[in-house]
Amino acid sequence: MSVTMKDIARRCGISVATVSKVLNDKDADVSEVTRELVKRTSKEMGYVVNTLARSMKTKNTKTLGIMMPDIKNAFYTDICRGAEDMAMKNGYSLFLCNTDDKIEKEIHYLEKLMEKQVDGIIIIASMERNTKMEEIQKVSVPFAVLNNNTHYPGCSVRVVVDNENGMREAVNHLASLGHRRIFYLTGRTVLPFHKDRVNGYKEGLADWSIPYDEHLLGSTEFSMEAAKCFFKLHGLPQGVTAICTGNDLMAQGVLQWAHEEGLKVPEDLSVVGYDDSIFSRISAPKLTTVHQQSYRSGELLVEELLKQIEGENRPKTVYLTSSLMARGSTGPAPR
Amino acid sequence: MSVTMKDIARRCGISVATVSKVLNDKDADVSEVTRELVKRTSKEMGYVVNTLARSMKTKNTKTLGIMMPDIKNAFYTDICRGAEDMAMKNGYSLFLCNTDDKIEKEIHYLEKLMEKQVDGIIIIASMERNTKMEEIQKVSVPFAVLNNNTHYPGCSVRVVVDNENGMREAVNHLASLGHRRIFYLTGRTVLPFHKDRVNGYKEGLADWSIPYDEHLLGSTEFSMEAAKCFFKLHGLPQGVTAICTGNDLMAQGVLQWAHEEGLKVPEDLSVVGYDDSIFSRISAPKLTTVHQQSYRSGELLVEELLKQIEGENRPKTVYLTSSLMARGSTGPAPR
DNA sequence: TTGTAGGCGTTATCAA
DNA sequence: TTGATAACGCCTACAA
Repeated sequence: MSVTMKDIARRCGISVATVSKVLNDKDADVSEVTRELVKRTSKEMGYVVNTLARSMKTKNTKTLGIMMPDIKNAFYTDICRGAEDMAMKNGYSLFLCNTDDKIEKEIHYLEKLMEKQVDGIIIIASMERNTKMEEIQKVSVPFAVLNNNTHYPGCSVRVVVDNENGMREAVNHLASLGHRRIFYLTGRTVLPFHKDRVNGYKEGLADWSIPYDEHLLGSTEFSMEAAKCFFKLHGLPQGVTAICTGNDLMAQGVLQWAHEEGLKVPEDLSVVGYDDSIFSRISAPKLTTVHQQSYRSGELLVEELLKQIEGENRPKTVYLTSSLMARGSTGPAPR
Repeated sequence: MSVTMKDIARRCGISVATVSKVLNDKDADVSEVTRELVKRTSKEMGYVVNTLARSMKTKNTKTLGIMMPDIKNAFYTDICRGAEDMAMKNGYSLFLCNTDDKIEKEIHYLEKLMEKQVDGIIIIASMERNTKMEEIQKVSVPFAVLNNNTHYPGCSVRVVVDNENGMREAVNHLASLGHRRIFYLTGRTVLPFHKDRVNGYKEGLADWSIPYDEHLLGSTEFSMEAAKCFFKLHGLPQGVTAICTGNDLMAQGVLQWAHEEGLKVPEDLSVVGYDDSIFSRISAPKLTTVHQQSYRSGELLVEELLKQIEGENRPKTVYLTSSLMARGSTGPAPR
């Protein structure tokens, strides 16, 4: 089997205690010669620490869990990468969990993570928690949540992306280009951030004294096909010169629809995406979109969670601004 | 602190051994009443097993590590999702590691994973291992490798994607449409699969008795901008009517370049991507591309790795076919 | 049917 | 400067 401290101790003719001290750099009181002996021997024998045993004593595992609906969604991929980088930078490892937006999977993973004695958990749930989520009570370690301010009682870190202002900026950008009839096609309206965005939309209009018209609001799925289909079915209301969408993929769908309709972007129609994901840089023209700092929010979730783990105990909420990335898909309103 | 078996035992007035038996369903010899008592009490007290302690005894952790260059690359994202699903289905958890193609990070994670006592490791390295990778010797658990048949001595599972045939099919498809001058723009040529694809390219040509012309081979980075830039700089060799690319992103770049040049796809130029990633479905027209079963390879890596962990000990290589997905970006050669 | 006891590999306290 | 020893929480012969 593998080499243990006991093996090293035996080989060196000393005690395990001393070996442990040296190998953990708590060797202030160990003589120079034993220290070197131990170090050399452990290297020779190919010693690898068994963190399970260590964790039994120290009560921490240097391990976090991250739960999200689906790593394949570019938005979550970014977050995940940010989280992993920050975790790794601090000597932590990450368990990856895809919940597919299913409450049962979420609960299952929560249990697994607790059993594995993770030091903390990052929860990214997109769907609105209508279930009371009592299971969260069982979570006895700090956990951080992105963008969800209703459910998850007891959470110690919230990272909140400013959806309201992001959307507002998008509308302001369009209005400043002369657009007055701005359509907003969103994805599922049950998502927690939906009302924030609608509020932002309204505020943006108000900033330019444009009256709000509920007929310029639409909703469908968060996909390219769905967005394309939406306008194929419903057409574009009279006078609309710009469309805001729920994410970049939907915007791509709108671009395709416009193309098929013979509408030129941005000359005839301006289109705005959301997320500033890689999908916004793939079309010609590239998408004007709202940057959400997804990578940064992953970093931040871990950063703040680690603070909690390492002693801080007042729950904390951190806000992240969104900002408009103006690119080729928006231009002056046609007259 | 948290509830342990000892707590349950004390509360029930019985021994830990009995509690353990019940909680692990090895309760053939436990009386009905104690069994129920234990189950009820453990539920009441909110008992959660401590897998660290369990693993100390059982010598397994039901945990795997997965290492890849970058989860943000859509190809790896798919693999990762496949791996996670299969792991979860079998009761295993997954540590996620992004190596950024850096040998130092790869080694670092390898060490970390060993310290965490994972039961197995999945290694997805895109870069050619020129370093001898001696550290792999230290890995004392089974590990599975994707698409790398030179380095990594001692690996117990290889999943090999048939790059040669994938590329061959792409060329055959184009040739059958009448194309005779087919350009192949690849990404970094140091990657292990590069020569397979070039071979496939040549075979495809040979299938149609088209002479091989080395001037129709080009290479740049695996990105959209790079591909676009390549043709901007070098133009298209005389008579070329079709372009194969190293991945879908590059194909998107070619599409954009063609658009700027006023070339219509597929009327004037046919374009083929690689990977069948989401990027192939985002443009109009959608990309003809080579499907690589990335999700499936993730599943397979885990599936086979688990077999090794659970006893099988003959190293194994599994092959995965690639197949052409004909979509809108290819059409009859212009005359 | 139930319980005792030893051990998994570390860490940490305290005595030598 | 070093070491003996007792945990940590669980599993499992084997004994009662």
